[in-house]
Amino acid sequence: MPAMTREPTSYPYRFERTTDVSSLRARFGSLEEGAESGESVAIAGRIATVRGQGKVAFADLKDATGRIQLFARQDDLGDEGMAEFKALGVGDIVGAEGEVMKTRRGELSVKLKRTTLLAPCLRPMPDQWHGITNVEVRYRQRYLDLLMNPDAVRMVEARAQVNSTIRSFLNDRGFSEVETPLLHPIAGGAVARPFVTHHNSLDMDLYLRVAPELYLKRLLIGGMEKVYELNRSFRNEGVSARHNPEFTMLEAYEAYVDYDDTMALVESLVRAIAEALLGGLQLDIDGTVVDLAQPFKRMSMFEAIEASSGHDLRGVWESRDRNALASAARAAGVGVEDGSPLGKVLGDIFEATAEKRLIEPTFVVGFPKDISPLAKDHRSIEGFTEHTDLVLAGIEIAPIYSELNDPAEQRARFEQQARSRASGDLEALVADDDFLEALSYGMPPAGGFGLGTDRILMILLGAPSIREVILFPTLKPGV
RNA sequence: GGGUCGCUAGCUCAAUUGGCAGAGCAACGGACUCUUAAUCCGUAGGUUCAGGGUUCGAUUCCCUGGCGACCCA
Repeated sequence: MPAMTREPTSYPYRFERTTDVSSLRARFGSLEEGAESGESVAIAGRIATVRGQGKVAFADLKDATGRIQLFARQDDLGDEGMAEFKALGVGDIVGAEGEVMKTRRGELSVKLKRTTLLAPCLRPMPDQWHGITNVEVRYRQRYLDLLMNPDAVRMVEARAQVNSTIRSFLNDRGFSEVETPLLHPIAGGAVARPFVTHHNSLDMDLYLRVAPELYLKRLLIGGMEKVYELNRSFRNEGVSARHNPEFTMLEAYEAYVDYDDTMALVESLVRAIAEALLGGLQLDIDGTVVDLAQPFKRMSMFEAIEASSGHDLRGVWESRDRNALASAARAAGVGVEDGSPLGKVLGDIFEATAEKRLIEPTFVVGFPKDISPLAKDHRSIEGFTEHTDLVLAGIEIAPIYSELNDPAEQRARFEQQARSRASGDLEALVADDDFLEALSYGMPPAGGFGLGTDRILMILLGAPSIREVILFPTLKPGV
């Protein structure tokens, strides 16, 4: 613990700024060396570096828009003002008033008339030159990461850009942003394990949502035709470079269209996001250039598996030959449990062999019914649904469905999921009778999709881990 | 769940074969009237992640645990 020697008697309540650093640079950047502008300004920020020089001294002040030099002269400040300035240390938050000028060495500066300590930094700041490299410190003390590392700030801004791009894209197309519950009496809408919590006065368990899907569909039943929710959802599963227990995604639903229409919508949205973030559609994925301007590829799950492993599993699938499929799975390094439905085995093979090889944007069209209990039956492939996953950079970023709207079929799917759960699959969907009742009032045909915003940020920013794009990723408490 | 690696001052990192725990930056005190990773002199700062073991002696070797990273399932 460092000595906390400076205990100010009060922390000021506000400081009247007249401008910020980037505005100063824009207005006065062309001042001549040694010239004084004659203009007084008041700025505020954090002291980044200090350079004492006897009866003059320099400091760099950093605000959200940039960094600028403060120039203190004893002749201007007097003994007391100079002493106050020299008492400032790296990390202190100060207000600075003075005249804009440029030093003889050509550094745009504010020649101080007065400084005000607004909030002291009581601890030593990280090394100015090396910053913070320990990722654990960067995640646990993200404020230090933001102060030291421009990439961390870029991440925050990029997420804001993605969110606003999504909102304007969908709002422009007539979608309404809605908010549905995070606390669910039944955790539905995704094949995932939920977090459980408890409501004391109702004396009932509630689940943090794993997806907003079933509530958004209730809105379609209620007559809304285009809705979306930028939502935080929660899945009680392993933590990895691609999984955080809480994560952000978009879900959107549009009545009277099918998944072909929705694929086109998602394709446009992904381009809009890339354009907003990167200013173009060329993407560098670990050295591979991907051009998002090209039409996204479409292939079936069988084609994707065949392309990566050379095995055509169509015949095996059509013959429902469990042993043949299981041996294909073992060949792909996938473990098969006795009770696993064939569709799950096929999906696991796809994930293990093909998914990570799909670098260019690819719609994998058609998912087995067993692992897609909320999508309509496929029009032509037996045992499949109209469920597409958009894969980019080897990562699934967007599931897209022709939404299942037949209550009897939905009930049958829930029953199938219940059998999976009974045989040990804790991720299987729990039947939601309230949702079935809603469906029985009639839901229009609809296309819907999800888009993992954390994952798309990772891909577009080239982040190696999801923790790089989540401000405060879930970690065990430190020691 | 399995494997590998990491954890030393606020930060970035050293410490020879197991032999006095150090440097730079930051902090604190001093010098210096155009510096910009300022410079110079000085001061202070440590449960070496925790606990145990081996040893005359452990940051170092061994065991258990914690946290994190990467890879695999």
